[in-house]
Amino acid sequence: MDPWIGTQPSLSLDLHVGLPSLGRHHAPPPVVAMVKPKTLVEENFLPLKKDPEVAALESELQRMGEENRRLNEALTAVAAKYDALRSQYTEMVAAANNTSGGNNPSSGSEGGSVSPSRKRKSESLDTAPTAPAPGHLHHNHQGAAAASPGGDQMECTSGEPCKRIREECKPKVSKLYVHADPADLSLVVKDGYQWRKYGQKVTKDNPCPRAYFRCSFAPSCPVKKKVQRSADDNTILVATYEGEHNHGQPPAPATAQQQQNDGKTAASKPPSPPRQAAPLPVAAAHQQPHHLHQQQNVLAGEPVAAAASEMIRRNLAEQMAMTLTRDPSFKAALVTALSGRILELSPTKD
DNA sequence: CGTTTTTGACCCGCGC
DNA sequence: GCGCGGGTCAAAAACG
Repeated sequence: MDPWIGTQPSLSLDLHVGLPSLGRHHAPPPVVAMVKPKTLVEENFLPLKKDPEVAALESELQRMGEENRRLNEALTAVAAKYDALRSQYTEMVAAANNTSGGNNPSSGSEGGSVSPSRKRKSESLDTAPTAPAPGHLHHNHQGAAAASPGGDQMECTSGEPCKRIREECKPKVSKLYVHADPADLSLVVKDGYQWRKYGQKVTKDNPCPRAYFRCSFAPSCPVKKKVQRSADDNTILVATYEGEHNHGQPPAPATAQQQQNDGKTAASKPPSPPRQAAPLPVAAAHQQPHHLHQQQNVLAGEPVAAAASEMIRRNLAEQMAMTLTRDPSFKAALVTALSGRILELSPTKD
């Protein structure tokens, strides 16, 4: 998990490029890796005699710095609130599990139809897989956590329908909600793993097709993933993970692979809006790996580690960076200033 | 040429 | 028993 964040190039965007140091002390500890050139730009700008253009740029940068600082403050506040809410939720869930044995009243819309890995003839004859502990597997990961593979089949023997057993013996199920560009038809959710699509189906309750993926990083990996747009909100991709990876997360190549997959998918998809022109914030926000999913998964109440708020901050910082870098005028101004400065410096070396 | 995606067909469980 | 719906298979196509 964590290693991924550090390796994300987008996270390396320096929000403070060319910024005067104002507001620095307000900002939370640098959540993104600072880039060297920044210092260079900063130092070179200051002694410049102030062209009107440079002055304008500086004021613009100051304005953005201010805005950045405000956003950071808002971000900190949101993160604090999220922490509080999350701990409240955790307590509530724990209390509910302790008192009612883990029956979850809500979220009935999901998971229920998830079936054990393979139900072909041979296997159905084989044996009913060991049934984990009773209790709904609804909320993300929770089911697996609660339903340890201890294998108590008392439900079946005690007269409960074996169907329930089947439901409960399903592997670790987690659900992730990813914000996605509605114009992007691809059902690709980047989560750091390598997936191979093996099926697509239109389900009854949702006009949007559901895509079925299998982990292709390790042939023996039992993990499956279903991705479908939310019926309620077209911009939400719901990714349902079943099972646990029996291998580590693929290192750097995995990211490349995803990009390749993404590109291929996007390329193979008929009408893809001109995303290549500029990375939309949505496009940046969607297709984020697992960690980000967890942030975006707040609604689902996934029991994330204490680093969740930190991740939220990173995500928002990234989005802010995206916003800045997406701004053509900002980029143009920056490029102009930089190139001008470079040109100005280079001949004097001689 | 190997890998991945697409897509129609098939299998299986479930409700009636 | 039958029909429906979800999940999977596997051949063909697409892609790098």
